Amino acid sequence: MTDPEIKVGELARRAGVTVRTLHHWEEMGIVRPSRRTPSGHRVYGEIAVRRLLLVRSLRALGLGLDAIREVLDSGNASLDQILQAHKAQIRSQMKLLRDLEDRLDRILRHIDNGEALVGGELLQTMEMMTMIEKHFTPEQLEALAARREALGEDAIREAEEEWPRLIAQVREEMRKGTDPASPAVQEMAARWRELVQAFSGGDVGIENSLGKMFKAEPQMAADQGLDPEIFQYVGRALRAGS
Amino acid sequence: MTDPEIKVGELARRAGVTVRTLHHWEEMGIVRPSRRTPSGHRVYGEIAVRRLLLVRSLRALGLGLDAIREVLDSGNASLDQILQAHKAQIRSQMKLLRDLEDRLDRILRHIDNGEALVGGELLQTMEMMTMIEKHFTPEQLEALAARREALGEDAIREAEEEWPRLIAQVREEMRKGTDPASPAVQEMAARWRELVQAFSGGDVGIENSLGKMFKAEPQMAADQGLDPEIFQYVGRALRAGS
DNA sequence: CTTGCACCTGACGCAACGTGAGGTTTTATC
DNA sequence: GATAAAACCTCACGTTGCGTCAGGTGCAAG
Repeated sequence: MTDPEIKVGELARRAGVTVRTLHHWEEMGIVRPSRRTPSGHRVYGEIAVRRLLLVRSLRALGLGLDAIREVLDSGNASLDQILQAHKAQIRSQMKLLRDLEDRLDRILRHIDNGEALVGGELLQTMEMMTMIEKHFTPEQLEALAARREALGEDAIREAEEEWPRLIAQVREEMRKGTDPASPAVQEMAARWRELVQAFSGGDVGIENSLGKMFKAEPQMAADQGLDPEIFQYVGRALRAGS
Repeated sequence: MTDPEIKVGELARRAGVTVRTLHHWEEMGIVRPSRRTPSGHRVYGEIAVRRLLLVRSLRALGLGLDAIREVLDSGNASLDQILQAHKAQIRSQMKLLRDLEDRLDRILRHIDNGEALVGGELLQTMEMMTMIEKHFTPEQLEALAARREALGEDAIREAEEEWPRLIAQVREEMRKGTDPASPAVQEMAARWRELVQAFSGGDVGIENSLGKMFKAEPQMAADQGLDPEIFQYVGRALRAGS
């Protein structure tokens, strides 16, 4: 029926791959031609063709050439395990992509809101996000994500907008030398604590990490208008209130 | 406060990247040191450091170095567009991965059912899937996927198990030389039509593509126990019945 | 002055081929 | 049987973003 002996071009056309791919797969020991003509041309017999079809199917599943060779060499024995492992890998890749998409969405929302375009605020926001992901454990990030979802978009955005205002107010009082125990500063400190808790959800570990992060990244803290002095000032106000 | 002049090692440590990465980024024109010492050591000033932080954030979003350079060179003007494009790309990648996972799941289900392990049936199933994805248009594949979902797992599996039996029966009648118009063969032909319609959903385009596929891939048709003769035989039976 | 560390510039390796370059063999046509 | 077009061959570099030597220099401390 079908000619059992074909050459690369023909095989490539039938199998929907390129000649170069067949060369490469031979080089990798995946699919070898049954024989060569005296002049060196590759000739594929039926066994090779069937092997090629299988390889193509496995490739279509996204397996790497190493995994495919393992399947072929083990006589399909390990197929199940390899496919399972491959699936796990695909799932983790998808998770990575989902996380990326989430981050992108957050940034894009900031841009759409327009606020971030003025000055370099956008960069600061992005640095902030990056730092957060660097200084918090995966579990804490999970908790933060859950918390953000629980609070809702609007509450988050409001808080993000309120922070600079609050910081400016506190800085002003600090500049005037107002007593941290004074009613005005006490009110600000209370609001400060509320905002921090809104972020942390009351998780002490998260609040600790937050503090450590600002200490470890003075550059970023400065971007937010925060320096060691203002931390001390607010710290005194909070202790005075308790 | 922070020393505004630092060397590669220090910067790499602070930014959480390797020295090699900084070398590479300089080579790509992404982040250049502010100056060099007379002996050639890289020295980074505050501007370079800030630029590096931005680059790191963009990298954390999954952008390629080319895209990052574009953002930097355009003074953040094109940031929004590039991020949008990047998001689109991520989404398409996720779609690819989802499709892969679906295919893997189908194969793994076959393996778990145990049937496919005997003989080379599994390979045939995989070839079948591959061929289907090769010979049908994306819209048709969409329609097929929707159809499979509508029918449910069990119905699909039953049909896949019934096909070999039906083919064997028809082949037996053909071997005995039974008239295609005989009641027994007519019943088989009717069932044949039912199974085809269950697959195609009555879509004429899909049935056409199916026929073309079997003609274009005689190897695969043979694997299923189908050859031109049996197609002719069933064809005569179907015409005799109408 | 020497130890040791940080720094320098190449240059190869990786996954799976794409894309020529430059040369031979087969096939089709006259 | 000659010639030209296809098809085939073997290198070998390019792709992405660095990791990882290899071999050599600069610099601060004892």
